[in-house]
Amino acid sequence: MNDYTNILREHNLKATPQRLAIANALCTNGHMSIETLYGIMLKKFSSISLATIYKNINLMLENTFIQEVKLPNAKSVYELTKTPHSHLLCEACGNVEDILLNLNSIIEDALKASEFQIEKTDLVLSGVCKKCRK
Amino acid sequence: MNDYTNILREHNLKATPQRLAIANALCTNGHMSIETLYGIMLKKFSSISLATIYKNINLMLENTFIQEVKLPNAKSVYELTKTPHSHLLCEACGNVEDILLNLNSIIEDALKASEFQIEKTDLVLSGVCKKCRK
DNA sequence: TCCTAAAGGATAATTTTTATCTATTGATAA
DNA sequence: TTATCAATAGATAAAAATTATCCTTTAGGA
Ligand SMILES: [Mn+2]
Ligand SMILES: [Mn+2]
Ligand SMILES: [Zn+2]
Ligand SMILES: [Zn+2]
Repeated sequence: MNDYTNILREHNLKATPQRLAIANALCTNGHMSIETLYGIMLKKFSSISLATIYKNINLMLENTFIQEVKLPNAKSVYELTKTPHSHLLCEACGNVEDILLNLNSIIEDALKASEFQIEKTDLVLSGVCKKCRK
Repeated sequence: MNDYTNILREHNLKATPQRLAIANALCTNGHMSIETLYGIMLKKFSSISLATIYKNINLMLENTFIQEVKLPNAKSVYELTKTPHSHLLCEACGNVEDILLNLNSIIEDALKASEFQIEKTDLVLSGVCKKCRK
């Protein structure tokens, strides 16, 4: 189990036990909704307030310690900030996976077509995962 | 101003005045949040209920008459269903534009890397539009 | 024109998220 | 170590967003 004390501090976040637990939960579970994160946190902190979850999620987002992933037909999930990547969503089981795709050519195309100065991409590919296909 | 009576019926939706107005609002404004749609609808139907907006948006989504577009750091917007396309979001002015991009090669890459059966893509490119750059 | 399921409006209820308040605590420096 | 204090946690209220309920009206077909 990783120690997120310093990483939290680097993001100007005090390393409280609750925050360390959030970081670890995200680390081991990958992508989590507020709801499921709260459920997991309750196991460790039986009297943790849902407000604490929200306050921390929002602060962690502001300080880019975590990222929000908006999914079609599902609640948002949150993850530790890593190198930019895309997502695969299984419409059958709801599982979310990371996938590293090179979007440079797409961004080039968009640049030419739009005159936008593009700074960020959010891509979710929805479908059916291998397990659910069988 | 387009007549959406038949298109609504093709989607198993009764062509009520409220629904026709929603369709026209989406047609002329492109992408709208619940909030702004409600504001526009109030001009035509001074006593329309917000519940009517929600009920219709949800039904129209179920019957694929409209689509939801989830945006980073912003409320969802809704649009009439058109041929699949991607979106540009200006982080400065909040404007949302359609953009047609060929994602085939990306989907191919994802297929190889993931063994997912991909059926849908949701791509939002965020940046600064031409107008806001000046 | 009549009939009826579906839809609209009013409003309550529920769900989700944020704000407020006080006690506690993590981080810093003496 | 210990003292200090801004930041945080938890409890709870409040606000915002969404859905449910109930009754009246209406679109669309017979
Ligand atoms: Mn991810
Ligand atoms: Mn669009
Ligand atoms: Zn699956
Ligand atoms: Zn702009």
